[in-house]
Amino acid sequence: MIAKVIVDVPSSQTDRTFDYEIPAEWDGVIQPGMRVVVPFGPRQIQGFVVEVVAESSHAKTKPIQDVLDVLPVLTDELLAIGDWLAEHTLCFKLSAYQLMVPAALRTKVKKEVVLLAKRDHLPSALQVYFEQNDRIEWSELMKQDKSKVKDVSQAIKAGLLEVHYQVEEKGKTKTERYIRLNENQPSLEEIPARAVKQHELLRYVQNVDKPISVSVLLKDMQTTRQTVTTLIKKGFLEEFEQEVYRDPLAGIEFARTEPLKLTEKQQNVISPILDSLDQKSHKTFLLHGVTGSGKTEVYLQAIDHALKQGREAIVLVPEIALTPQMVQRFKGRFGSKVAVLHSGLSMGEKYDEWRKIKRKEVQVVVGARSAIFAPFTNIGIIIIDEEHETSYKQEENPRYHAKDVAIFRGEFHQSPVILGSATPSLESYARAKKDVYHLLPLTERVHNRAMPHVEVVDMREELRQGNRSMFSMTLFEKLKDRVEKGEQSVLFLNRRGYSTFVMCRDCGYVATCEHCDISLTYHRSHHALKCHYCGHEEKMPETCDSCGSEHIRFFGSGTQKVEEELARVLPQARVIRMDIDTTRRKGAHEKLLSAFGRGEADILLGTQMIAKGLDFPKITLVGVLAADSMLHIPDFRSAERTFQLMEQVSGRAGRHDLEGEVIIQSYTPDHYSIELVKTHEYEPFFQMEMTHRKAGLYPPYVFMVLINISHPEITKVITVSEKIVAFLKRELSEATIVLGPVASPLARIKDRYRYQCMIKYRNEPELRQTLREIQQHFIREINQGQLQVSIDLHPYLFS
DNA sequence: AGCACGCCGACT
DNA sequence: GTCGGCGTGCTC
Repeated sequence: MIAKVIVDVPSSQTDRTFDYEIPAEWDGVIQPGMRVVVPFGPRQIQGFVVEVVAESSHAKTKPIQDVLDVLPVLTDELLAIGDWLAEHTLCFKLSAYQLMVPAALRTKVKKEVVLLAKRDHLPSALQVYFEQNDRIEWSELMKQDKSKVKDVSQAIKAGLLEVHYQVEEKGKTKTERYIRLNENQPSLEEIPARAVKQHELLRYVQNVDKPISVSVLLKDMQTTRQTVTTLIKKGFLEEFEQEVYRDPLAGIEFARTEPLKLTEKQQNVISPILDSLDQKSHKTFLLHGVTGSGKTEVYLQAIDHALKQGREAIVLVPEIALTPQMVQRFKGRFGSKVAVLHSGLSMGEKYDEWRKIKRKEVQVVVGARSAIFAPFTNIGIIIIDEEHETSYKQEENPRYHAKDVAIFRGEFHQSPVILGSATPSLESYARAKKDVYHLLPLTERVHNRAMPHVEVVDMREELRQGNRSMFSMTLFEKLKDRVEKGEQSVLFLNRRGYSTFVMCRDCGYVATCEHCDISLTYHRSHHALKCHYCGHEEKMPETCDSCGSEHIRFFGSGTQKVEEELARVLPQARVIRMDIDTTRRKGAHEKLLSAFGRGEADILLGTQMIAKGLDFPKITLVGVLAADSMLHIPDFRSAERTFQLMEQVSGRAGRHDLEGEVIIQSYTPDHYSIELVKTHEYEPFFQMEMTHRKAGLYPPYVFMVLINISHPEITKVITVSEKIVAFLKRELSEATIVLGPVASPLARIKDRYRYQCMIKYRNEPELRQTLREIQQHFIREINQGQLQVSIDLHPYLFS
């Protein structure tokens, strides 16, 4: 038998299957989706079996060297998704498969030089390396001095040395030492009466009557390793190794919750979903529910229905919203049936969660984008919460969108896919209007709670009145009022496109990164300037680099600056600040939020990360410091993002008995994306935005492709870009628009110049083929180093 | 991605 | 004459 294998070499030349002979002893064992070790040229590498066939069209086939899995890591469904992704995002098949396998299973190949003859037969220069051992790692041998290559290759030819390749997995399963009672218990007289600890410990183990981890046992019994060892020696206990899961949520108790009685509106929304589940038919639903309308309870009950059918559920949440509060709702309802996957887990923890899914020990996965590849085999329902979030699109290769994968899997398993949002993406809402998706409106908050009252403050007017502070009079008064009443407030500062840069007040010079065309950000903690793109750091200048003036200051508002200002104007307020700096440490995020939940602060001040999912009863005021900071980013979705964010942030207020109020500060209060937040009505915003999209020919009226070209030499970038544009204009149909080439909004990153061009099309059957040809055409220049051409179908970021 | 093969310049 | 620089092409 022959196995068709995708080898672990990410390059376009190897982006196809290679045929290998299946040795007789593995006949019937090797299946598609398994990882194998195969000889490839002079070395050995890992590969994925994608097909098993009777014979090869290839003349000589080498045998498979080793099998790495007992069961396939990729199901047939996942293999199919991989192929589909490779085609639709123009990535290598290998890269697509690697998305679906936990990083711990990825292998590295260790290259070793093994001594075959006696050491003294070697040239004296090499003998020193084999004093302790008869083998040495290649990289170790080549350290510092590459001139040894010749000596080594001669020794190999002479049969003194040999090169070995060792395929090793990166991650390991974790084991712990466990104790259990020995089958034949010796007489208790073996333990002297005065050995109290030994008697206690033995009695304890007898009572528990199942294996106990040694470390837990020692802690519980307040004793030392010595006691256990003695009991083992005397034959009362035996010790063994057992595989354990690294549980990131170990020790956290989740209070069980029972299904709530659904309101009539919730009932209307859930019944088509349950119908779809009962009929085992695929449908994509767009659940448009305002903030606080009880979407999560609908999710929970729909999942419960699927579980009762013996099927599984995947829930996607934006990374930033994957807070303990969110996890708690799922753990509370489904307990140990839930696995959680997010980027905060270590490689080992991710691997363990993945194995729980694979072994069917859990039926629900809650996770960020990549959780869509959970290796379930009987999916009943897929939920994407906050479906408009851009984090569902991966911004590096493979540039896939989790929504597309979800719908693929929904069709495969004939199960419903639910896209939930208070502010759907224009694309999704437009599809719902055209009945491609089924719209499920949930327009009222539970218990008929009012939507928060929104007031937009014109900051230009404030300035005219002589208020130069970052708080308008209104916001300041209301904050003060809440602090006095003992109610809580949330202050939201949008850092996107509004960072703290350093400028000279005399000449206007702005400190920029020497490798990237972007201004440096001031970091108070180090009193240093940092580039957010390449990490370059330099110390804060004392004088202006350009004119020597001492009047060089940082501008813009960081959360730190807001915090200082708050301390000055409202010294009685207790403030918790949440941003990247204060939440970097593991668990810091939860700590700060639970402190706020216990009422240990009056004001929660933060960036994007506090916009979503927060649900605290005492929040009655939400303040947005600069609503329009995002509006001026050169991106056709900036108005949509502004509206979504404002609506999202507003939703944090008045979710319980106390009414909520929102103050939005803006320099462009009349812009529809800000103005329409006042009424919390999505539909008018949608209509307005659609007219803009239509006029500018943007999605959802067209599809887009963004091609980014970068190279250290600007002339090279320009010639390549122009060639690409000319080729596209020639190949693509008349109706298609090819824009550019132009310099990217970030014209230089890490010393590489960047140009881009854009394609807008409605119907272009040969599109992917044409784009492949571009990749193929520049392959040589890409391979030998400097040129990069990235192609993004349906882009979400334009930098 | 590696690695071998192969074709030109500067050296014992 | 050879050693070794790296451009080109292949890996079942």
